[in-house]
Amino acid sequence: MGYLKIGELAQRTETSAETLRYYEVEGLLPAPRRSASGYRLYTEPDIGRVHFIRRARAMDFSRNEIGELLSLQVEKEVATCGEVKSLAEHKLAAIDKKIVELEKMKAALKQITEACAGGQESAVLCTILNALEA
Amino acid sequence: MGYLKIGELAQRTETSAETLRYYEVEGLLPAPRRSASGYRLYTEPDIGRVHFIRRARAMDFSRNEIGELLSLQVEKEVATCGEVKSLAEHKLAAIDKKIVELEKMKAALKQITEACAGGQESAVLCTILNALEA
DNA sequence: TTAAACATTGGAGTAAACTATAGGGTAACG
DNA sequence: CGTTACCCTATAGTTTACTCCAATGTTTAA
Repeated sequence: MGYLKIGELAQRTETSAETLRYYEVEGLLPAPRRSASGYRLYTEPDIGRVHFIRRARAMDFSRNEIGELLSLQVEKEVATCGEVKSLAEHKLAAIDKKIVELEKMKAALKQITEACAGGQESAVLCTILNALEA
Repeated sequence: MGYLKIGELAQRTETSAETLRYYEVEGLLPAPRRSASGYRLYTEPDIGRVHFIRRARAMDFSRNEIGELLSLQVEKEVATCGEVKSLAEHKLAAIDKKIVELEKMKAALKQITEACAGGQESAVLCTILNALEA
């Protein structure tokens, strides 16, 4: 009871079985216990972990960054609360930096987009194209 | 006079000759005329075009999107301003979505980090851990 | 003239993050 | 029991955006 086979976990996390096996090889997912016949048996917390990986990936975190974030969980027994907190704060700063970068990109694109009339007229004088070219 | 060899164009656009040849293969740069000995001979407009590609890439446009933008640029006479603008707005929305996701993750991480005592005690009960799973 | 700097092609390598395929064993349903 | 859906491993291919290399030809400056 309570165990999930790889296909079930894939469905619950909207990934594929291949991707989950890939995460295991890459060290993002811990190797789960196996059934007598060798099937992977996942538990509830694995669902959260996969969701976390997917969310972090969707946000452009690198594999290494995700690994670091996940290690907060894994090293529970060894790490002190302070260590964990400092790592989390470091990550927080990284996220902030990423947001700032994206905001910059957004501002630039927004500016040239808003300057564009966007009508049916020919794009000869389109400000977007000019901005990209200049 | 007025022709640029690949190394000169690379310098003027802060890329490498390899990258320029790569752009040509990928269809982002049109094949330039050649000298008698086969050297690529670029013209002034090519500088603008390469800048265009670099800037679009810096803004996270994919190769296909850049190709689309470039073809609109080339077909300026035919394309409408609206077509260009819609492409840019689509990209703007994607960036926005990314920012929102990051803000969400930031808020979550911040919350659990602030709730964490951060002392010398073992992290077994650290609030950060459980939150990462949920 | 000859060496340095630059150019050519073709092809391989890199990194991330999958995705697919081959060739098997296993589980569930009727 | 049989068939279908699912699981296993291992390996190979895909995509993006370069980057590097080898072997060879060309320009240019001392």
